[in-house]
Amino acid sequence: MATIYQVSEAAGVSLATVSRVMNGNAKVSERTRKKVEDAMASLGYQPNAIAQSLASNRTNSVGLLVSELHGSYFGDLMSTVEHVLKQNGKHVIITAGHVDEKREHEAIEFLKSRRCDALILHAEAVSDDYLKKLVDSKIPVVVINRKVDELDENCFVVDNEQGGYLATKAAIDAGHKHIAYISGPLFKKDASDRLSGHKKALEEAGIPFAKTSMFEGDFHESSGQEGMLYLQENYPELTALVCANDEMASGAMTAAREAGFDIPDQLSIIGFDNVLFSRYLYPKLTTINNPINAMGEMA
Amino acid sequence: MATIYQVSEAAGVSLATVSRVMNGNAKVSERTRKKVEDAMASLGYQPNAIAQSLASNRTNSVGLLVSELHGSYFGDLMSTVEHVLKQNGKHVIITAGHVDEKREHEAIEFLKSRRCDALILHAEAVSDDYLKKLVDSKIPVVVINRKVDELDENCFVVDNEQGGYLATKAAIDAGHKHIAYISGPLFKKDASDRLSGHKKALEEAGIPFAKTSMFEGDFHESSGQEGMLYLQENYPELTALVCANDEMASGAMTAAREAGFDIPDQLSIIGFDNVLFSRYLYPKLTTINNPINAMGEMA
DNA sequence: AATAATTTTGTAAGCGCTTACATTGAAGAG
DNA sequence: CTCTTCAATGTAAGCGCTTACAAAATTATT
Repeated sequence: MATIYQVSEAAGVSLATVSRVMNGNAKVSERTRKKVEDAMASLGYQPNAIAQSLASNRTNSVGLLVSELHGSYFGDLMSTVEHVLKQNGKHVIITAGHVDEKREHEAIEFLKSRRCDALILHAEAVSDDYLKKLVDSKIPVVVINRKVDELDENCFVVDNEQGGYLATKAAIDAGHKHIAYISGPLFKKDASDRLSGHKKALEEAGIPFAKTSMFEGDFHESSGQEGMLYLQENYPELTALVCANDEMASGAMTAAREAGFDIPDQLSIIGFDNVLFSRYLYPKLTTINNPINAMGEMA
Repeated sequence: MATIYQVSEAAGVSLATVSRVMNGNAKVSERTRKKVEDAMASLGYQPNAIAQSLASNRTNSVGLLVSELHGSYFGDLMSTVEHVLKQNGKHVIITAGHVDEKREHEAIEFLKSRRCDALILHAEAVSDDYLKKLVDSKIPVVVINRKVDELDENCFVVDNEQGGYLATKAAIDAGHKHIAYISGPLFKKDASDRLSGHKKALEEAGIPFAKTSMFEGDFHESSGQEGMLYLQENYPELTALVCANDEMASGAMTAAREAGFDIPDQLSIIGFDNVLFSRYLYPKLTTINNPINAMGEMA
């Protein structure tokens, strides 16, 4: 693999000049630029990004932490982030935290050790304190989908309460009186915010909130199924079900159908996120859009 | 950010000793190891991966090229590859080629410039020659889902012909006589192989293959819908439909349902890939499993 | 034509590490 | 008590690049 030194030799110029041609910042005369470019071409020269980074203290890379590498939500997020960065001549280094404090921590430390110029974190498990330290350490950090006190400027969140409110409002507006809810794990801020929105909508409509009308799931499909079973048992009068994400809505849909419900005639189901796969569901799931792409772009 | 030099100073040893403690290869006495570790801890030292790579000419990273960052197929692939590499103390750098020759080429060159220790490529657009050159250039390369002559050892493929055969065979075994097919874009090897399998199964069963019984799609959902419309028109007697992937099967399912078909009673649909989202479809899609995880692991 | 101002190029010192080789010192052999 | 041996540590030369700063070449000014 050719190095800058060989190029400089072939072109009959100094190392510095070759570097200048590569980076196109300083001025180089047309003639020498040509010579250097020819030399690079004939040697098949390819800059060593590692060496460049070390010398310049810039990696042109942004670290992205997601919870999982599969799944519609993160797929959309990664795609968007990659696309925007590429347009700007940067690239993304992706790691997965798997919603586990230790692994998330490791993943972030890994990104730091790779000297990413900035970090975009969908961090769910790591502590607020840790994130604050990160921000203090001068490395540019953006946190997605999580609000950390004192870090407002670095956080991009959707108004989950408003979303939960809208979802339930839609059911109310459709005339439903018995609206059940399957929430996400309530230790997560987004899950509890969505639940608050749900309660608020109920209250506004004068519908009392009953503990039995709700089930706490874990955002995965299977807990949607469990939730449906639980609710059938404990809140048989339900005619509408609001779920805190599309995965659980899908699970609930399956369980309901297996139990012989006609959807959407006997039971309306409303989801949250509007992830790609919800297009594949039948009947099409009513869902609250979560502007993942917009967040990705802004981040 | 502390450097190895500061650690060595704090611990009262030389650079080399600190490096040895970090890498744990050469022998270091218990006492000095302890001193160094304490110094590292109190300084919050974190090795600079960039510098390590430059000096050692090893990056501990494997480059992964996928066509897209979203979608079930690649989600599964990325997850698997990441998981296996992480278990081995390596990490993955992911890039997307978007099935475009230029972008795929750029993505691979990018991975090379990052000096990945090895490459795993799901390369669809780039030429055979280019891949051969890559292999010749001494960098370990694995090609997924594509067979390149003279590069057998580097290629991991599924037997697409066999898959197409099995899918159609399933329909035949279920008693169907009028089996339509929606293929992928036939310039892609996997698509044409699956079609060959389809034809072979038909032939074996003594069913003639009619041009009108097939539609060439592009592996995306919308072409499944188009295909369904086309087939209804041109091959109205169909009772079973085999699709070259699950996305198109899903699209066809939607279109069929909209046209008033009862699925699966009036029309059986069979997919290919068994990607995650096919679990969400209703009724559950019959599909040929594509061992993405196994391929990812082996690669 | 001589000097100043400006542009272009070269020199060399790192960036933070790894690693071959040299040095030290303690233990074992005689 | 000296001579080996060998494990533990240190020295220093890079890895391939960037970038101050210095030097040289070019152009403008008088």
